[in-house]
Amino acid sequence: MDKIRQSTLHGEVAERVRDLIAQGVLAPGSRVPEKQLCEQFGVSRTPLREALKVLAHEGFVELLPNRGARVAKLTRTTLKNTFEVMQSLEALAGELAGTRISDAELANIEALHYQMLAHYKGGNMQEYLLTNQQIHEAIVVASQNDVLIDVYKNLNHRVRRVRFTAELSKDYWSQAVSEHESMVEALRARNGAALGEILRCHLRNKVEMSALEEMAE
Amino acid sequence: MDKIRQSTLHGEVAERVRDLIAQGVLAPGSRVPEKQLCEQFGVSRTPLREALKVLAHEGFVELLPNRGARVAKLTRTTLKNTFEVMQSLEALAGELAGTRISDAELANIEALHYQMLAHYKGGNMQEYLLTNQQIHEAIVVASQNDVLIDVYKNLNHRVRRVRFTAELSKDYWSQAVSEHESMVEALRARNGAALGEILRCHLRNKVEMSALEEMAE
DNA sequence: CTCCTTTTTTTTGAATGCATAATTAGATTT
DNA sequence: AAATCTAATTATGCATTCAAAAAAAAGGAG
Repeated sequence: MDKIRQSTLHGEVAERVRDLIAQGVLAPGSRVPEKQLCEQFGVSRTPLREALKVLAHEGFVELLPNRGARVAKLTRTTLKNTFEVMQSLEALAGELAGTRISDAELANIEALHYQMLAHYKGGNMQEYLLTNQQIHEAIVVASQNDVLIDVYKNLNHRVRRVRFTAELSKDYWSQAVSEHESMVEALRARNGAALGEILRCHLRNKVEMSALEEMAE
Repeated sequence: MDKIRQSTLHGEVAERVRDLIAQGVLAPGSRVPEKQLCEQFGVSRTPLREALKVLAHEGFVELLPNRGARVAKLTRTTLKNTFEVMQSLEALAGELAGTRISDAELANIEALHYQMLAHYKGGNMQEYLLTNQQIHEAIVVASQNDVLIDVYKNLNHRVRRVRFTAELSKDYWSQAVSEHESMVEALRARNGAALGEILRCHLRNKVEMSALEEMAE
C-alpha cells in the first residue's frame, strides 16, 4: 500500500478507512487498530485520530471513551431509516432537477439509462446495479442543490458496504426498469413534479431493503 | 469561562465553537484563532483541531491548506438550499410521525401549539418563532427515524445563526399559523400523508427565506 | 484446574515539540 | 512618503511524548 501525501491528510486517511470499512476489511463491531493503520498508511496517530472523529460524526465508527473507535454496526433499522431518508432526498432532487437539469446532464443520464437497459437485458445484475446507482447520483447532482448533494453523498457512503449484495427477483427488477423509463421521460419533459413522485415511490430502495432480510444483525 | 472536562473533549469543544459561530462572536469569513480559543477553553490544540475537522465536515468552517480554518459564510444560495432540504425532511418526518407518533408526543406538540397560538395572539414574534421551531423539531423526533433526526439536527444547527432574525409580515404569519392548525389536526387523525403534504408546502421556511433578502452576502 | 487478584503491557487521550509555510514588521530603494 | 523586498515573527500541520486507563499476562488461593 502506498503512502498518503496530500493537502488534507486527515481527509485522505478518512477516505481510506471508509474504504476499509466498506470492503469489510474492518469488520462491523471490531475495534479500529490505530497503530496498525498508522503504519499501513505511513502517518502518525494525529491525522488518523482526526479522521476517526469525522468518521464517527458520519456514522461509520463509534467512539467509546478510553476504548477508541469501533466500526459501527449497520443494523437493519438504521439501514431502513437511511434508505427512507435517501429516497426522500432523491424525490426532492427529482423535483429540482426537473426544472434545473442541463441538456448535457440529461444526455448523460439518457446514456446511462441505455447502458442500464443493456445490463438488464443481459442479466448482468452487478453492472446493472452500478449503472442504476450512477443514474440516481446524476439526478441528485442535477438538482444543483449543494446541501442536498452533500447529505445524499454522505448517506450513500454509509450504506455502500451493503450495496450490490442484493439479489433482485425477476418481478422487482422488471418493475424497477419500467419505473426508470418513466423517470427518463419525466426528465425529458422537464417535469419535476412527476419525477419527484416517481422517485418517491420508486422501489429501488425497497429492493435493496429486501436484500437486508438475509442480513445478519 | 469555565474549563471543559468531559468524556468527549473534542465534542465539547466543537459545541462551544458552534455556539461562538452561531452567536456571531466568530464572524463569517474570519479565521479561527486556534491559540486564543485553546486558552479560552483551557485545552490544547489537539482536541480543538479535531473539533475543527468535524466542524468543517458539518459546514461551519472551511479548512484552507496551511491557513487553518475560516468561519464559513452562509450565502443566500446555501441557506436556500439548506431550507429546501430541511423542508423535504420535515415532510418525510410528518409522513412517518403520522403513523408512529406516541400519545405523549402528540400531547406535547398540542401543548406547544397552544403556546404558539398565545404568542401569535400576543404579537410576540421571538417567542412565537422559538415555539414554532420546537414544534417542527418535535415532529421530526416523532418520526422515530434516527438518521432523519440526525441529519435534520445538523442542518438546523447550521442555520441557527440566521434564525429568529426574521420579521414576518402579518399575512405570512397568519397563514403559517393556520397551516399549523391543519398540521395538528392531521397529527390527531394520525394522517401521515396529509401531514407530509402540509409540511411540504408549509411556508415557514419561505418566511425565513424572506428574512434573507435583507441579509448581506 | 478454575477463579480471582496483582502486575505488566498495550492502548488511548491529550499536551508538547518541531519543521515548514504564511504573515507581519522592518529596511531599502525610489 | 509609497512601494518593494527581506528578515523576524507567528501560525499551521504533523510527529512525538507522557500520563492515565484498559487489556493482557502472570501469579496465587481455593
